Amino acid sequence: MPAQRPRGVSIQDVARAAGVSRQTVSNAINAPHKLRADTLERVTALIEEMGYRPDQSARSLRSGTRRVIAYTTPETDPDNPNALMSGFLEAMVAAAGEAGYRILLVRPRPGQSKARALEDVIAARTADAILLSDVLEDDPCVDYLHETGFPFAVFGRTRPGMPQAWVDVDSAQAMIDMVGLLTSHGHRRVAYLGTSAALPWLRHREAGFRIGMRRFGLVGHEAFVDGLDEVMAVTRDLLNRSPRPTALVLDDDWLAPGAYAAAQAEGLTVGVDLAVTGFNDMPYTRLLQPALTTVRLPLRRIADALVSRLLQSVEEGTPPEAGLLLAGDPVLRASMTTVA
Amino acid sequence: MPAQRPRGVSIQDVARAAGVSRQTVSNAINAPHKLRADTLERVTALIEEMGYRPDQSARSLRSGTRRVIAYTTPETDPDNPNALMSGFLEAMVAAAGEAGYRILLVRPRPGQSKARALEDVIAARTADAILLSDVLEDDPCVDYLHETGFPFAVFGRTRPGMPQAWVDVDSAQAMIDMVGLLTSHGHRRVAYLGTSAALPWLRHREAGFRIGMRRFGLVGHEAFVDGLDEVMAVTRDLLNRSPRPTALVLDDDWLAPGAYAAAQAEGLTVGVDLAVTGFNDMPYTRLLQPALTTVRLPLRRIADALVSRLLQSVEEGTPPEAGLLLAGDPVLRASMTTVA
DNA sequence: CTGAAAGCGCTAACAT
DNA sequence: ATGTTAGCGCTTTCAG
Repeated sequence: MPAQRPRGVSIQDVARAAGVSRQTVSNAINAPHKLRADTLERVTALIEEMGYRPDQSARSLRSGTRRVIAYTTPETDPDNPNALMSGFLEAMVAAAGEAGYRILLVRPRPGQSKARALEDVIAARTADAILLSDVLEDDPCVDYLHETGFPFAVFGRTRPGMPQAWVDVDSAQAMIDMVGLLTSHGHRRVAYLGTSAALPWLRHREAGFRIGMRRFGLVGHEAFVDGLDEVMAVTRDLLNRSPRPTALVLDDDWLAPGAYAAAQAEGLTVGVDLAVTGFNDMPYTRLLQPALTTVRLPLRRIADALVSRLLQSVEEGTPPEAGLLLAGDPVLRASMTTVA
Repeated sequence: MPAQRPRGVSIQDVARAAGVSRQTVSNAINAPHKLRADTLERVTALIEEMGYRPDQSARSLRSGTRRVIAYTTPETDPDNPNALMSGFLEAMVAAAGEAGYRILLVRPRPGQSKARALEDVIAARTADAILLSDVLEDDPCVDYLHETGFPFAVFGRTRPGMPQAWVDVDSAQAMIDMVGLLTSHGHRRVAYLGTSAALPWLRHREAGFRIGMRRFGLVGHEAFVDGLDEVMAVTRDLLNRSPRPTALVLDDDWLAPGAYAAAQAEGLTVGVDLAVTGFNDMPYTRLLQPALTTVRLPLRRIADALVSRLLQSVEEGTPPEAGLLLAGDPVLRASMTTVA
């Protein structure tokens, strides 16, 4: 039996102390312009002095708004932990916080589907809006949220026919830009090392690479790995194809340490004989020797856009009409080389 | 003016449909044993069918319990992002979820102190308990929470005189074990590369290293870096002291890429001529070539212990009497070497 | 085992 | 500009 925590100071207490009605105290907080300056000052001082804060539950019950965004954290694959999550969450907490919202982490109970967990959140009125990330093309959560009409937004993309309440990185364009960057450093023979998982963002990167190669008239091969164990062998093979590449484009920073080792095994020095580029700008890319040239995701701008879309849905009831594609920034570091 | 979201099905609706009182529906959810089997079944089926979930705000208002743990996310230093956070949070979300609680991320507003943010959480009754991490010796938040008597727990340690509501890794013992592991692999000359920041957990690791060295009768030097730029130079210097070390112990995985490069610059091959060990088992340590031997933190056990302490405080009103030190697990990987 | 009554703390709507 | 009234949806208390 949970011991009932002693309740603190209520709006009634403040009202009595100030000699006004409860409503006036409420107004001092929610609609200060409705009070005379002197009353406002007196009440505000008392609120501060007594440490009064409106009870969140009572307020939510009455007003129907919770000031909470639920985020269904993707299950972390222990073999490829989404280190990105910490940066994205960080940005979301900051962006939501500035708008007066907090992030509630929601995880489906064991055996429960993600959609079912969302149903709980909606039915129990736990949050005002829902944030999704790492969604696949046909994610049932998106369909479900679409049906209910509950405010939501997605970091990623949703397919046509679904609400376009999404924000994503223009991965293809970022890859094109990366190929352009290599071109401007004199590279002509560029290899691509990708991950074979069928994730949409990986396919966007691959498509961007191909477009870039064609546009800039470069030549090269592509190879894909299924697990990190394969990285060494596949990379070495790739480096030995002809024409021998002067640059190696990775579809994810995770491949970098293995690629570096493979280059070394081939007698190449990254940053001197071979350029290597990554994607994501994971924290550790700056630590690698040489530091990795990669694509930084504009996490804070993504978070701001997501929050603004979420709040638009909540406050105006109308979901955004189109998705938003934000540019990734190539970050030039020592793993880049210049070819004469 | 936030559009008021249409309210869903209430307990009243279910009660009417089932031909029972609201109380009976409430009992079906909160105290099923109080109902006759057939009534329970009928009501439960209706609850499921109508998609009824108790309104969280109403329930919280009435019962005084929120089923939420507030976690004040430490500000992430962009120069040394706490990649650990994602793993810890992951564990906390899972552990809390199994106990029926969710994690609410609370960040102080700009210009607001952390203690003040906690005051808001407590006064507004936003959460049942508060979780802190990355606390320093004299963190004012701990003093504040101590004063208020609000249930809280700390990942880290609090000083004597404060409630011992903490769980931490026994960093010193883990370092002793690591030195033991090196000893059992034949190492006698071991160097230590640490970070000079005055963080308690770093000092515990350092102390453990010294104890281990003395206990196992090893010899070696220590050196400290202030920023990641210094890693290369300081490590090279350390590797050149006499007696020349056969193993290098790092106080954090972050130092590993730089240390590897320094070793290579000295003509040493990690995993062959030189053993290197880290601390934390960050995700990328498995990717390094060779994979890093390091100390894995028992994040899930830490999270379980924190949740159980938190809930004890909430439900029984009595904070834990002593802190809990959990062993870290040395993880043997290819960066270890055997000395004849 | 089930039902009726009361009220948690707050704010919207209306009255003054 | 301030006060009054009513009720959000639920669970606790007490009666049957």
